Amino acid sequence: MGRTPTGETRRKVFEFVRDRLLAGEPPTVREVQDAFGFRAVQTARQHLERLVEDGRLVADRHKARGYRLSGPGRQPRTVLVPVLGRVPAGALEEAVEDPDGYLPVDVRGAVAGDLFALRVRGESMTGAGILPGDLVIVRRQPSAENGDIVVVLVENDATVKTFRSRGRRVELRSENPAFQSIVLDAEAVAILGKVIEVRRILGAGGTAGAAGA
Amino acid sequence: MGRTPTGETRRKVFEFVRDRLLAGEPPTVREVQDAFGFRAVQTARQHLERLVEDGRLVADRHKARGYRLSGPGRQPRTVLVPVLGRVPAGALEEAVEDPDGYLPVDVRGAVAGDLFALRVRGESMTGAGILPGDLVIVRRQPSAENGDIVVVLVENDATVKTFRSRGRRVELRSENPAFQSIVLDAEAVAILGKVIEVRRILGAGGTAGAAGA
DNA sequence: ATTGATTACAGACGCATGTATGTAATAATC
DNA sequence: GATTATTACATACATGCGTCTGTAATCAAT
Repeated sequence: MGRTPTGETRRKVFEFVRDRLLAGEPPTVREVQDAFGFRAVQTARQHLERLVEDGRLVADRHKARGYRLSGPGRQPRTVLVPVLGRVPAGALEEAVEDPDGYLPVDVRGAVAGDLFALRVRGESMTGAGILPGDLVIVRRQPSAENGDIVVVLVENDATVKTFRSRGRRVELRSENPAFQSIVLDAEAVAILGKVIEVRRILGAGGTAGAAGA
Repeated sequence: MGRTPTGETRRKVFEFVRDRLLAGEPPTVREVQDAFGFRAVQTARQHLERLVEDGRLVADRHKARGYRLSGPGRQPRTVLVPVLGRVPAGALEEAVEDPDGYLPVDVRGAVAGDLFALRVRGESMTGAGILPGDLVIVRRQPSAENGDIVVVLVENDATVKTFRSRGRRVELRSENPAFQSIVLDAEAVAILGKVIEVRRILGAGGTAGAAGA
């Protein structure tokens, strides 16, 4: 019957939908209806449609829970990336099958299946702001460019180093004066991928890292 | 009519569902059906139900797209956290309304609405492995414990410091010998929250940071 | 060969959910 | 006060989607 001041309810509808979307739980039209006590579905729908017209939301037509954020600061495309415990001698595929947990990552154009995460052991990269226990998110690729921080297999163990090409050889540099760099034949270096992100969880009381048991 | 070797198809169904879940797009029963070319919905459903019985999936009964991962390494609860551009004089609420973008974060028990992210300016925390341009994820809270890395308002600007209580006063320490620490009256310190995570995006060619334009 | 478990198919039911049509009441504008 | 846009309601429809019942084909074990 009645009505609320102009634009007021619509703003609240947007905030409701936005919060639900940011929480990863897109609402149905009827959930919006219920949340605001509308007595008709159409009322909720009209607000949603207006928000689409105004460019504040985008609608995936005829799909359940099909409303998404749009415009600046829109939702990044998020995937869950497996945190690998160990990578024994290049058995990446098997390690992905049994992860320690998952990290939500904005894919940023990468192919989702090409991403994985590792926990850093040792202090060899502290100079680059990578501390022991940090998580590195890696995009699988067989080569690298100078200055890239890469994950390589050295003596059957995955290690994080800075990559630098030296003619026919490559230098795997530790970003810590106390550690030695390694120089190897280009063919002898097995690059697993490039580090595209570094994370450190400072959970209260050492809630160290990824989810899962 | 026919059938495939025992367990083979079920494994593939699990991998399909798992990949869809990790991509944040839980499939419907019929999408599973189509993906495998089953000519009956029930075939897909039987596989899904068996995966639930085996404890590999959990089902949110009678809900559309209701299958989730279970067991060790299950899906973390992910929310999108706003990246704040500036925080002028404690106007946190307004800053959240117009973010620079969003970061996917595992809430890990925190309240989703209490989280936000900031980009670090300056080198005052390099000793703690926090470099300029890094993103810090902050849980809003008005107090802190010794050793916590916090975000505080100092002279109308949000800054990252290490918190330490000194009787009636608090020390806001810079983790860099080149910077001075600040000592203030406890009442004069406006704590915005505690840093619970640090991130550094090493995007190829300086794709610096959060999504959105 | 018989039995039982597994895999696949066929068709249908019921609720959830996006959408459409039409109407009434209120606020804003002139 | 008359007009118009906005807000809200009532009802209905079509499709999406999880679920149910029943049947057939294939494989493994006895």
